[in-house]
Amino acid sequence: MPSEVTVFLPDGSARSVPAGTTVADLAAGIGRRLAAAAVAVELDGVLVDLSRPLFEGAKVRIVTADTDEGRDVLRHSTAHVMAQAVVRLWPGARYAIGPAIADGFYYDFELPKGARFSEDDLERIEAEMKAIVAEGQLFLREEHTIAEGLEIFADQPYKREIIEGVEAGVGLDDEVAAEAGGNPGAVSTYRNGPGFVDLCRGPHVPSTDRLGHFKLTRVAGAYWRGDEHRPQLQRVYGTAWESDKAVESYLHRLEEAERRDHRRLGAELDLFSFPAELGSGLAVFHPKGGLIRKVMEDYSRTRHSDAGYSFVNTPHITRSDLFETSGHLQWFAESMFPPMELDEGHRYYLKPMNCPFHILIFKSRQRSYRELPLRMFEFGAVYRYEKSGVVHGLTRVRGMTQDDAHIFCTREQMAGELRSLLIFVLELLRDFGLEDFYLELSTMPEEKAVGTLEEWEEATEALRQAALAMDLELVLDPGGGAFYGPKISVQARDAIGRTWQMSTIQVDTQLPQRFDMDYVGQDNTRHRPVMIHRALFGTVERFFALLVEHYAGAFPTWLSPVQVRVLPVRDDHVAYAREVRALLSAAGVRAEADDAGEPLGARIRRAKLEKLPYVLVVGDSDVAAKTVGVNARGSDEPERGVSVESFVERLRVEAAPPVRRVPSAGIEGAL
RNA sequence: GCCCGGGUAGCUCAGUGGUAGAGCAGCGCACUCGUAAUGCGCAGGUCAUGGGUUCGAAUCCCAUCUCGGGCUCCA
Repeated sequence: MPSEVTVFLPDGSARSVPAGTTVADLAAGIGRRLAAAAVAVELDGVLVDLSRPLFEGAKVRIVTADTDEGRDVLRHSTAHVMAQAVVRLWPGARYAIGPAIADGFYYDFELPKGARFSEDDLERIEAEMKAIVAEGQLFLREEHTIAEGLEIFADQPYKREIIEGVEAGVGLDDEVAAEAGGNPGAVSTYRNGPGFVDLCRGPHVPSTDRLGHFKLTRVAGAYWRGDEHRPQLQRVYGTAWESDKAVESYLHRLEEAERRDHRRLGAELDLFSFPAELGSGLAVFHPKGGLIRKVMEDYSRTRHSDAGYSFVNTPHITRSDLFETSGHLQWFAESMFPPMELDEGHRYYLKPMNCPFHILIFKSRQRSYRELPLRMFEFGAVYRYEKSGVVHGLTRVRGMTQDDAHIFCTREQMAGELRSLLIFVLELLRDFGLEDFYLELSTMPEEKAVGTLEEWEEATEALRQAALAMDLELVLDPGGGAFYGPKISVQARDAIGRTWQMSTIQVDTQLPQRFDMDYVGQDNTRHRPVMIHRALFGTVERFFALLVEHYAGAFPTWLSPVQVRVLPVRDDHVAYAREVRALLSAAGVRAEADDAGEPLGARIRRAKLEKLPYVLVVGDSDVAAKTVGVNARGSDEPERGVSVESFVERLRVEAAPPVRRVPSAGIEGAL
């Protein structure tokens, strides 16, 4: 054995150290601060503990606590500490899995005698965790055979199940695999102090005293392995960071998200509400929310019109026959409201989707290839019986409006339609101020699917090709498609980085078959059309919620329900204020003038709280010079003495919806 | 649907067994003001709903509805 080994640092430099030197020793040799910040190390591309000895030729990259990888290690280690605290406080508790997640960690438990955590227990657990941190327990890694592992965890059935999974070599998802660790046929464990051992791949921080900047955030139920047919465990969520300052900053981010919450802003800005009388998941839009919807819908209609869509309308209920033909009653029934019995035993259903109705329009007469692609658009109100626990503000409701369209085209037209559709979607979303997207491709569901494998393959491939052409990140969602076909969804990131599933585009060869659709081709024989389902907002309600949160209620001028409010300084300026308002209205601007019933400061404040884009103040000098004082949202310094004409002109432009040229319109240059 | 926690005035909340309170919002009067809260007064609640325990329930128990955080599901 050589007495020295040479290792390489990320900057390419080499260091020779005595054989047996650990990474921790190396870090200490490089610098005190690095040693203090180090939590793990990547040796030849594998993330491991700092206690690992260095070997000849190793490429060493020390991972510090203030990086994403480092925080994962901190969080995973903190999860172990939490499990140990829970086992101390509830002897006999069983622990299942406890991974690091975005911004934190969780651990799932089964408490003795079916006990449940309550919110109050979080403080007790936290206190015990602090004690464990203060004890400075080492994280000791051990490797065991499967038989040894099963013995160590004799009283831990969830751990045993994971180990048995390793033994059987069954596919483990990432979270579970992170628990098992080790090489094939072996498992690794980490031991803390005398009383706690956990199955784990690691790596972990060297000692619990490296932790401490954490906070437990909530308790929840969670099914073992995410399967609702298996036992429900008690999950505790927490967050952990490299410093208290980072914890503070995270909590601040949560507050920011709460401040933007569309449910809160919806009430504050008087946009919509959920009257209890209507039942769960059923919203009413108030005048201001209704106006925003109208602007959104009007703009969408304009764009669809430009893009060659025709407009259709269909009823909200139908006899069961339609959904029997479509397959909805076979595959989608549990998401549908129960039927109404009418007219001598006929069953009527509220529609959960618009597609079968549009098919009937297609089938209302013989179609020719000359008519294709036929694009039918509708703001279709649909109703879905969502399970009681899933309704959530406007993002998950039981009555919703889809900006739904179905494109009927030939097989040959499909690729081109998909490509222009993706361009259309992204342009529309950009018009609403979203810039950051990625695409998700959802493939055939394992259980609920109609059609042959070949048909699914073809449709999926068409979607994949269209997606790849978009130069956007594409992620796979295996098994996530609808029962009749695969889909692409456009995921949008909002102003604070959260992702929202918006638009969906689905290729469907099944419903055309089920409804025996055909068109007459150039060859004078009948052909089956392909059907593309697509919704760009997704639903008006969800898109509305996204906009509220994206803009934190401060809508861009073109979407603001009130764009300008004119405030007279005194009673004797009211007439002038109304005159200014009338000029703005005539220019298509949504403007109001108030009377001088309250002090000016109070009226300014009110307008600011309503997040109006512009507040105009008019007083003596303005009446005399035909000017206004402009107080723009987001600005601290009002602009005095702006001429009325120039302001009206400015708003005439700014208050109008965005305009973009539509590549798929086919009428470019017509003017 | 499942687990945990809530539901008191339009909103935010206080009130844990002795017949309900504040701030803001609303209404009235006065104030007429140059860029984020003028003053005074008034009105407003069968304490989510229905049962139960109790001499007495916002408060304790049960059920239902509904909301929030999660799980599962999803536009």
